[in-house]
Amino acid sequence: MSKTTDQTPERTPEPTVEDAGRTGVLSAPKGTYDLLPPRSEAFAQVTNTYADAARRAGYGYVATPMFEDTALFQRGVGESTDVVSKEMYTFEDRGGRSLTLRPEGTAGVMRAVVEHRLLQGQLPVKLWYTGPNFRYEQPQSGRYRQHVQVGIEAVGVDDPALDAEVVAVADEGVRRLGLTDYDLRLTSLGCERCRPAYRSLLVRFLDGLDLDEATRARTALNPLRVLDDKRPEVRTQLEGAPLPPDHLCEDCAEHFATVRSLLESMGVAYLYDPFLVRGLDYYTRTTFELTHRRLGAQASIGGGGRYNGLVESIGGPAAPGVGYGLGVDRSLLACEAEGLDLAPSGRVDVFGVALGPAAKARLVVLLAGLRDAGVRADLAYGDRGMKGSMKAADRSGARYAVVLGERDLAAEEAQVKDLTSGEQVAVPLDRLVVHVAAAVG
RNA sequence: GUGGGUGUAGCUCAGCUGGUAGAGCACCUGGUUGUGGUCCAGGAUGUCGCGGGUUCGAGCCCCGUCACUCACCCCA
Repeated sequence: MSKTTDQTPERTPEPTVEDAGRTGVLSAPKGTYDLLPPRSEAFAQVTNTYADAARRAGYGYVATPMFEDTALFQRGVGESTDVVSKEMYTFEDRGGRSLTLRPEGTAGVMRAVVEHRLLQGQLPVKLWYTGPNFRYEQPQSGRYRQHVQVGIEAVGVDDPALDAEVVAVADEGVRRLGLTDYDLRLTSLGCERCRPAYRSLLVRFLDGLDLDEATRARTALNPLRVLDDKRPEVRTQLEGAPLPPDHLCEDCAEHFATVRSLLESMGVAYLYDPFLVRGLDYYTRTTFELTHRRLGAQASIGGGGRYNGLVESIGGPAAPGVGYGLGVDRSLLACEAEGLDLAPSGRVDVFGVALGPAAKARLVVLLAGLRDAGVRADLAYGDRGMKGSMKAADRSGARYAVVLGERDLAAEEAQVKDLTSGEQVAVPLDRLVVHVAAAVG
């Protein structure tokens, strides 16, 4: 802290932080985060793994806007949900339109399916997507105001085999990440035909319980969700409650039985959980959720189910659908909780070390050639010494360092050093690309 | 929206009953004027989250605020 004048007379002055101090350092908005290397690579890996699982099952990529007409979510997701009633980022644009940052992915995809008349083509329409969703929530571990999901949707066919496929594809994606400490819960919520009767049965039961004000309000609005309450004092009272799977109509019961037996035949391990209810209003029949056991309160890494009324509710034809959304953020958290390392080991394969401007000018060109040949290559930039450059080579994770100094340049060769073994060979410059590309494999 | 906890270097944290900052790791340089990962030596870096108050004096005490975090709720 002693800033004497006799010291460091020719130091270049540090950039002042006066401006930053005056304006304040900006940070990412509350509930959002920045993804930085190397974790960002693991994040991308999760996305890719989920996307591959979808592609293998024949789902095609779809991308829709990150904001939609507010009415889409009000009608599709449901006004009685917390998501719509108090968590949406809704704003008016300069043209006076009410728009909303999408809080979930399915509604937008269904809108696109209807808008582009995809249901008039071959059925089912099978699509996968990825992207951020936005919800104004209180942030906590695994819960953000912007989170990324990978989802799939299969629309136009009400076949229990399709339900089973969707569940199996979700499970496959999670398994391919290497996750093992998770549960797949499954239930059936019935359909518009059997649910009203069940609903009034449940309301009658809930009315007889000793519940707090908020829960009572929820009973009136969406009684099914009370079943999902985690508080012990509520749970104990819920013993003996009528449960959705026990009050299915014949069609729903048969559908559910088929889904279960198919999953069992496929070897997909699931837990039958009749208390499972999801927060989005559109689910009918098959409903499932994937929860990780080491994730704390926000344990759900994904979920989905059938939504036979959704397409019609947003103004489309009556068309059944099934799908899921898997949370990329939480999946990554789960991988970290299990100690899984998804990031590739090294950033590059080869690291260039040039000594002197002439050598650097040449090496820049050689590295471009290596990259053309498919080799990942980086260079020691700035005026670092040999030692510093080699250190940078080491840190890069590269297998090989290519050293080019004035002496080598004169001899038209470069030193290729294997950073694992320490062995070094001289390679003629005109054969460098071929040599290194072969060594890297 | 409601409750609890925590904010000190890039990271992890220490800092006694208030006397105006430290360690380890990481980073940079040198030891080795052309060779990394080990070792040794040296170096740079902090408005002690922010604002106010008490005090001769605040990283420490008080109030407020913001952020992070955990939980409720909700969900990916």
